[in-house]
Amino acid sequence: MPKDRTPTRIQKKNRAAILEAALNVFSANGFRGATVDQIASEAGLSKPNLLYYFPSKVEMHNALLAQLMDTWLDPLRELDESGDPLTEIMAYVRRKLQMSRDFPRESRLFANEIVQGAPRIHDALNHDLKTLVDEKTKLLERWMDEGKIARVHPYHLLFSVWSLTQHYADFDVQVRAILGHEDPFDGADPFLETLYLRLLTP
Amino acid sequence: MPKDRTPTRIQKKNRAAILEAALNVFSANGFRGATVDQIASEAGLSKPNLLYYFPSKVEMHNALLAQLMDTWLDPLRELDESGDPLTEIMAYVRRKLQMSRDFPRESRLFANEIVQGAPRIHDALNHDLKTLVDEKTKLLERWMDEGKIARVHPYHLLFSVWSLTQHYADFDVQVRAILGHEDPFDGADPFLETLYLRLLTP
DNA sequence: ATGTGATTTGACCAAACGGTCAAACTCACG
DNA sequence: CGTGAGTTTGACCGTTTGGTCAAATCACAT
Repeated sequence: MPKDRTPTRIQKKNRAAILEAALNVFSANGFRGATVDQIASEAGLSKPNLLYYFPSKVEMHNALLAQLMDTWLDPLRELDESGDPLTEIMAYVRRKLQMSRDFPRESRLFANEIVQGAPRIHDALNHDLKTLVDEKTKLLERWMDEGKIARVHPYHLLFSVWSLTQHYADFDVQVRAILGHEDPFDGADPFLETLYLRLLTP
Repeated sequence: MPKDRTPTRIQKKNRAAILEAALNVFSANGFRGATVDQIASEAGLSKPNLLYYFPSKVEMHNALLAQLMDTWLDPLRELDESGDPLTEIMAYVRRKLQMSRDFPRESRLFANEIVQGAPRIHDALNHDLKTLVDEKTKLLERWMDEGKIARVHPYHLLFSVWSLTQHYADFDVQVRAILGHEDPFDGADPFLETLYLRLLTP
């Protein structure tokens, strides 16, 4: 790779194509299950050409995870303390569900990583995630104190949102095996709406 | 391997040790991420010795999955139509949560498989699971018709139980990164109790 | 058009991997 | 204790995999 000057037109195009291909392959096979040849072929490049843009397989994976971590926490970041508590939480749930629908590969990339003990993002979990979660649970507790929403364990409330929404991306095959041709999200949306309304209405 | 006569003392011991080791390694690294050497060393056997008991890596994996599928569906099988609806469902949730606590490796083995598209258990999902689920959702719908529990989408109700409970096994690292030293299940149990009570009380 | 840096690739390598095999060892039982 | 079946292993093999490298090709500013 050339020096770190501003990327050329070709660099931009190829880097994007590689990350797109890598996301496909990593999310479908996990890190160890993915091969560089597979990514190269999916990106329409030769293997040495791939490694010209990313020095190693790990670097591609890291690039994806780093990029993901940010966007993954966005829905929670947007939880607004000045809004109506119940509305805010319902909107958060809807955003997370939307992410499972729009970015299932990203969700599975993340799931693969966590299920296997998060060897590569342990630090991000213990710092970035932990910090954000602690900030937002404080807000949730304040809302509970003020009687705006029902009192439940705030950490577990967040866990429930994550698991209920990501399930539709991560366990997609299973969900579809049960539902047949019915669109999972058609049913998920009103179900989660009902669930959180009943759980959190004071 | 000798003929399929009744297994000897040594065969029983080693087969068990191998499956135990394989469960450790497969659940922590996925199928492709696991190596035969790793399983052998964890089982305290040489690699050729391993392959004396199981003809291939795939066979070990299959043996684990087959054994798992059965026990995995047990909690749902026990849902009893003659019991009190709400009590039955709450007991089901508790059984599933207990499985996440007692058999987290099995849960992660399953999760690894599903996240990656369930290439090896597609059939079991579409038949065994689908059949059982359809039977039990009929029961749930009857309970809803009779006004014994609130009306929600029965499939999504089951999805919610699976995701909320298995999350504590599959996303263990993340959960513990947030909770610190607090035992996840101490909070999960009352949280899920509350959640399903509020969701399903008519 | 030409020179320079950016890009691409065929050929190649060492390590890791799943699996084999013949020979050696161990065990249970008459 | 002898024997045959059951068990264990060191050495080995072919393939796959991540990664390298020198040489060839391309893009573009002058």
